[in-house]
Amino acid sequence: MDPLDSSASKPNARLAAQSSPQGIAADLVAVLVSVTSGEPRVLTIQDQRALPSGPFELAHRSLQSGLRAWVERQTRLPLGYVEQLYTFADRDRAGSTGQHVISISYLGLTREQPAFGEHEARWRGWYDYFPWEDHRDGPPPLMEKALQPGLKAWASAASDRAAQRARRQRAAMLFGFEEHGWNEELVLQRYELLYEAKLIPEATRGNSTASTSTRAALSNAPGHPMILDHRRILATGIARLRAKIKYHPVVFELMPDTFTLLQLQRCVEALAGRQVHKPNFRRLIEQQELVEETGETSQDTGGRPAKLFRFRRAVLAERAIAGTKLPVSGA
Amino acid sequence: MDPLDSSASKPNARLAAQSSPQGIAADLVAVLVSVTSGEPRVLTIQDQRALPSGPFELAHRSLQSGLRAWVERQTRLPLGYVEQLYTFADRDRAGSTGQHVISISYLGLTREQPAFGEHEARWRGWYDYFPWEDHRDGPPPLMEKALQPGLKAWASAASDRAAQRARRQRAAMLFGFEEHGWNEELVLQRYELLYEAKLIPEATRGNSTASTSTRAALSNAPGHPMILDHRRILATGIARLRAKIKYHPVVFELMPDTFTLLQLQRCVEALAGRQVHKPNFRRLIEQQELVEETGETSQDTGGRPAKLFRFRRAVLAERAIAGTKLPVSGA
DNA sequence: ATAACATATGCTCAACGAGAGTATATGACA
DNA sequence: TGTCATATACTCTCGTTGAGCATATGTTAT
Repeated sequence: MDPLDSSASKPNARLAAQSSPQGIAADLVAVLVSVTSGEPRVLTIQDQRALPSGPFELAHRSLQSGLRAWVERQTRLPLGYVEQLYTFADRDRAGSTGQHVISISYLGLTREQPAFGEHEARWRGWYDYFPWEDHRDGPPPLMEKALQPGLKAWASAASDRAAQRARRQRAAMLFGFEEHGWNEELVLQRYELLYEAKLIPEATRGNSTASTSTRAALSNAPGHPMILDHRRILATGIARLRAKIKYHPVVFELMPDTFTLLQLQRCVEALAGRQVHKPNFRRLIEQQELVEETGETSQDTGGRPAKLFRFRRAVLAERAIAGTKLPVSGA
Repeated sequence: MDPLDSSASKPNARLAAQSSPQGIAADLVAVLVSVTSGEPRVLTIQDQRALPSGPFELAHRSLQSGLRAWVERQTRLPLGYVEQLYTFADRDRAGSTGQHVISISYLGLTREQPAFGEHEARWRGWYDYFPWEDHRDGPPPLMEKALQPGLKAWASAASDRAAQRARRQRAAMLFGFEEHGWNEELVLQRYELLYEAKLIPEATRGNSTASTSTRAALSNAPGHPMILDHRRILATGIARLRAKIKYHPVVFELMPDTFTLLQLQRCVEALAGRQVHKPNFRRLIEQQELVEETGETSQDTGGRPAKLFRFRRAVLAERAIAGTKLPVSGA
């Protein structure tokens, strides 16, 4: 455990207003998600190696409203849903400057992008960063080819037998190896295990400090990297969203005004990274009265035309918090 | 929606390290919980009107480890479990100084206090702050006597008929009035509704700015007040903990080394604020192998002596994340 | 000593919801 | 006209959950 300097441990610490200002900078980092043609995407900048972020200015009534206004002005996208993710302040985040930076990260959902335009902002599929998280067609080949042997080696490298077993068990549990089922919510824990096992570049320390040997071993590490700890923030956002869609009707913030039930299902599957049982999905959607028919139909791919539905916004008032279930089979 | 100043909306906002330092101060606020003799308690300072807090110093490896070390040094209590709650930065938090303060709040669990000693730190039952949240003996009298009429009046005061219905529905849903069952997790939403209805003093704005008329009406408002938004932070912590105990074995962080199953049940009931069906509780505890017998027994109050149990710490490794259920009947 | 009582511990049952499989309807397309 | 792909509907089984009841084993009062 890190020792604290003396000022932090003096008895009877004072309150907010009396604390000495010390030049801490605060940043907002946004994980903006949309789902286009069945692929979950995230807004990136800097050659797709960073999440959009900006300094926290003082004009905002609150962090949340500030982020919402900032994003909507930047991207011209209406933000349907915004939620705070986590606040980071690792000492290493600041890089070489030594300046201490607090990063407050947010998750935001938006419709299929109309025209984000300008700047270097680009949407990119989030499975480009986490290829092992897409289990819609079963476990991806990457799992057996790269991750499983790598994790086995990591487990065997532990000091004693007990530690080896613990490592093996942890890896099996997180990646669903033996008997253990795949739990799509453990995105962050999997990510952290992978860099603990040095199968992907570490995130909290600056990338530039990696030794040459490590860099060589990681040259073909799975998944696209990001600067600083942005990839970890993205993992946090994915995990939160995958948990959220199960009991809160946020999926609809990602859908167009009207949609077919299959489109809705594909969207959920894209987010969850796993397939969903179609009859059960429809049953839950309809018996909870989450949607209403528009009366029109859509003929997409050939086959019987599907009814078009619209989200019943009334449910947000009826059970604003009470809860709503989506059938993504748990562990 | 709040407008933003120009610097925040310039295209292509830069990243953390390049943002201009602007004298923002960061504070850590802790919600420290323990359960003593069947009552959930929270550590307070300043005549029990504030949560312990202190400035965020730069020596910490991370926010979490910083908070943990700080609390353990201040209170000499070992922290079993620490979790980040939320980060606030409302403009009004700073009070009259105009200084912008970010508050990062944490939830921490500790054993029954051995000796916290010194300073003005004191444990206080959390239902002193939220008397309407204790439903262990059914809905508290306060509900019918004060809250229900107050909320009815608030609903009737809405502009048009639709708004009145919406308000009534929201109140009924949150407080479990007609047909709606009591959902113990909605602590924060209930708190926010109560001050929206002006049944308790507002929290985000400084208390000192309340008008005399408002202050008179609130003079016997239910529940003990706190400074700034500390009561809201406490509500956030209670809500988080009530949700967490259902699927993660954190209750044991609040228990002594050995305990009877009834003691464990009383602890869960104290946190959840509602009773639990005894046979079902035992069934779930034992079939999940969360505990093991010590071999000894305890005779507390007269009656058949109860077996003493101990938490099987091994489960933390076995299903570190996978989950564990406690039977607190949902909505 | 014995009855009354309080708590611990164990068993059973009914209702519900989740997971999974199967069958039918309706359109497009060759 | 037949084949195909998708939409839509129905059924069944199993595990979980909520709730009630029965029994065991002590203490305390008479």
